Amino acid sequence: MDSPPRQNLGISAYAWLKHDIIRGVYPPGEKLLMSRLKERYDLGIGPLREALSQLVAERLVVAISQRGYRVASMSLAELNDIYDARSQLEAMLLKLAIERGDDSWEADILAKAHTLSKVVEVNTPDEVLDVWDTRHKAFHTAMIAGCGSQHLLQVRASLFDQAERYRHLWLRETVFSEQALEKKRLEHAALVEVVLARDAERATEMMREHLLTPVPIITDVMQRQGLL
Amino acid sequence: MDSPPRQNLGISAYAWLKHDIIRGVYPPGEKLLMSRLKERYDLGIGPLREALSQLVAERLVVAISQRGYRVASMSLAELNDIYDARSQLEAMLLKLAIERGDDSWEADILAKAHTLSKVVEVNTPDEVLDVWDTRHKAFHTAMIAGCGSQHLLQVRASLFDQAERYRHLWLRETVFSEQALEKKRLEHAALVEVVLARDAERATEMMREHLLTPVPIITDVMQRQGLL
DNA sequence: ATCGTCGTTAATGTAGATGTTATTGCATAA
DNA sequence: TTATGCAATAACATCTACATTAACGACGAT
Repeated sequence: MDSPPRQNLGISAYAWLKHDIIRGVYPPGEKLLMSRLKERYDLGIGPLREALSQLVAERLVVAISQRGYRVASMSLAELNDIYDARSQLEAMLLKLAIERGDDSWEADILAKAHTLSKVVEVNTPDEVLDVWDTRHKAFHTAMIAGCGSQHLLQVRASLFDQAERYRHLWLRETVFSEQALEKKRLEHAALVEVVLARDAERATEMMREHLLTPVPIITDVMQRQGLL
Repeated sequence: MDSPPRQNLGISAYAWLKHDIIRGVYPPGEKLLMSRLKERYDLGIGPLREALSQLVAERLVVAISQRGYRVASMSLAELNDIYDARSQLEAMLLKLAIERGDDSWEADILAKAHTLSKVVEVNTPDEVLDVWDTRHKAFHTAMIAGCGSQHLLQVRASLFDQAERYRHLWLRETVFSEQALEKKRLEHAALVEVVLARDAERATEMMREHLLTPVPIITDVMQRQGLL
């Protein structure tokens, strides 16, 4: 048996750091001490710098010459800008998907919508959160996958990553509230309906609204937690 | 007098590599030998790996574990996908700019359009190319700057960078042909007119078409040069 | 021809040297 | 006493040189 073809440490450092930044292990604006990271991940400085460079390109980390790296800050202004950008972009992708999507695209939407609606209590609450989030992402991705452009999907993914820290605040408020979940279920069902009916006009409008609903909730959480 | 606040070598390595890749100094798919890069830029391996990691995140370079880095390949399929993505995205940004833009946005469009139309023979043909390209970019950026979203602009810039190698092939065909330049002048003037008239419908349609005009030309160049 | 072995080349990782920034303590002035 | 400047020191980021390990290529055997 082959041992898994060993990938270089920079790549795994990247994955770990990104994971931890998104989950809020390091608060926004925190300095990322090389010595600390070295210890925490048991890696050398070289691979860490590689990983951090990639995260700089993705705007999750900022580098200041001769003064190391910091976690990118968060703000209400950025929250609003990211969600505005995301809702506009996603609406456009949906319009394209409705124009260009084929039968298997439609089928996949139904499949993913079904899977999402069937999330039941698994084990720990945290596991519910993970499962619901994974399926929720898969559902939304399926909706716009029909747009047919790798590069548009890639650009969307990049915005998504930047939104991830904000999204995570919203998730904890939503997944643990049966009422909020039910509301989402209805919105999703309504979206599926108009999308399959290929009503681009209404679908894009609904998508924009759907994507903006977390903003007030996240604003609230941020103010409560004083993450400003 | 302060010496310029010394920035770390990784950052300048990044700038040089990006510049050279976009200009075609390294052909698509070429292996980027550390030893060669080290010699060419007179830098150590550490900073180079940092720079390459960033370029991987920007998709100009691909990394293969244990086998180093290569320049991202180019293909007709990618050409079409990138230009499709760009034209759709730019059209959307233009629509937003028309909805949201203020007076200074309008003024800036006129200013940049004027500057662009006044490119005269400067010195070498290569200098004409640089000047025209710079002003052309500034003009298009001014048009969509009114959209008001930093993140949408950033996402656009990222697609732009990925298109840059293809665009460069087109530039050389266009800038040195008085006929082609004149055609662009007319298209730009027409765009300015409908944008200032805030006719979103026609403006987005014209922008999409305008952005796709290079595709057949680039296709042609790529086939002639056998860059496939 | 195909497979395996060995030597070469190159990528990767680490440790230590170097230079830069931040901090601390102390002296001096308001 | 409180504030301000300065110097010494500590902490840190950054870079390079070397050690390690994996991929590549040539050559020979089956």
